[in-house]
Amino acid sequence: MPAKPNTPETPATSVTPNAADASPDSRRDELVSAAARLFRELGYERTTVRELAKAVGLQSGSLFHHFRNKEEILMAVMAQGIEAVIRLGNAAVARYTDPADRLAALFRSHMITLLEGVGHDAMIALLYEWRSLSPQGREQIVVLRDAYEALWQSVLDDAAQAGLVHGDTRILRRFILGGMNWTVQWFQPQSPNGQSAAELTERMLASVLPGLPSGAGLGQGDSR
Amino acid sequence: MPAKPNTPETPATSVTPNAADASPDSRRDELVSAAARLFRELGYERTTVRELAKAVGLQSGSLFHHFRNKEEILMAVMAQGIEAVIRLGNAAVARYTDPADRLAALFRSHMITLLEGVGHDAMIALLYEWRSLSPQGREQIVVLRDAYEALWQSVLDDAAQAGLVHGDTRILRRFILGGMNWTVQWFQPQSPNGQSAAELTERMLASVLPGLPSGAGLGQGDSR
DNA sequence: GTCTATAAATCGATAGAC
DNA sequence: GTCTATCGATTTATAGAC
Repeated sequence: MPAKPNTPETPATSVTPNAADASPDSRRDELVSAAARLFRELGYERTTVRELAKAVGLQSGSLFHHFRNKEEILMAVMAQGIEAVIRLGNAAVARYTDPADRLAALFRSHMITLLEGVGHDAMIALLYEWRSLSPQGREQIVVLRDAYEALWQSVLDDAAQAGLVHGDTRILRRFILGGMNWTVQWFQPQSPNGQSAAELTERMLASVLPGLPSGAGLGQGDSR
Repeated sequence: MPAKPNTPETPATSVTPNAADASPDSRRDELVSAAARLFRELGYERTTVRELAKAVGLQSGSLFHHFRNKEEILMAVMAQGIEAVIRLGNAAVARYTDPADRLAALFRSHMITLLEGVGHDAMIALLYEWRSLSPQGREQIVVLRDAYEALWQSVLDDAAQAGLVHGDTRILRRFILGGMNWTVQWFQPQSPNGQSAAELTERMLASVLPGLPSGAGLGQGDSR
């Protein structure tokens, strides 16, 4: 079955157009990337389909050959965001067996993906445009989000078992993810004499989860 | 100078109509409360002035006798939110002298204000509708927000001095506020067999900042 | 201070030529 | 697959009667 963009008789059972067939569909990918950036800068509601089309050199009407409607664009952006963070999170955790190493790696993976990863615009849209989804749209995205949170829960539970963290790990999971997700509200990557995403990540890790293996040669040690 | 709603020759120097004159202006207050609730439920962009007017029993045109434009309503909502949390935060801190007590009190004040306080709709709008403000609007709100964050910084610095917390207190401040602010993304107050805002607050405090004086007779002790 | 009525602009989405 | 052209609905905000 070749790639067939936006045929009305095909119900959108999957968010992504099917990873099995290797259809490049570069136009669609280009649109999703541009949409992610605009949604982060302006928000979903304030981004018009005209702006979106212009960003990739199209007329507004041509958008609807690739997507049925505006919400489907948001869905594609969000799916890209959550899939990126899941894939990188799994890879980060798989590199270690020690609970402390795994927790630190997952923490770093989340922060870097969120602050400067390839899908960081998409992930920010995922986090902050939740309300713009229809109930049907949420159903699809919530499945992916829950899978990612389950990964965190598992890593945190192992860390608690090892005595690395204390207290209710379900609450800790939500609090830690919240503290990280909130960084996009104030962190400015290219600010002069400001810190980089990697520096911030190491300092935050050392302050929030002390006792974990810290630093990848980033000049930590004292946090002054 | 009596209350004079929305006279064009009066530049809006203050966000609130001036607390000095005791003008009730109950209609305006009513509008701000209704707007806060709608902004939280639907978001600022998706809330129309028609819905807003209907919520207080007005026609849409009558709104603009009380507010110059839609953004001015958002500004009033945000100002109400930040002023409430500043007032309650200051009061909570003022009750104690011990750094541990002050930090715990400020934590509780923030959580309760955010989750079920009188201005919690307004505070949520403040946190999540930042992008809908014009640059001029942000300038006014950021002053109030910075005052509140300075209170947190001061309390956290005292706690660090006393050895209650460790690490970079500026990063800790942002992380803790982020973790708390994120709770509105998942906490559901009236969920059956769910926890109350007060229960969640105590469990979160115990898990996130262990070693602080915990519990106001809420049955804490073990977090099971 | 609230109403009715509507201006003026913009929105998402469609139709049909090429 | 992209274009031009536009529909129809909806938006914020205004004008003037009462």
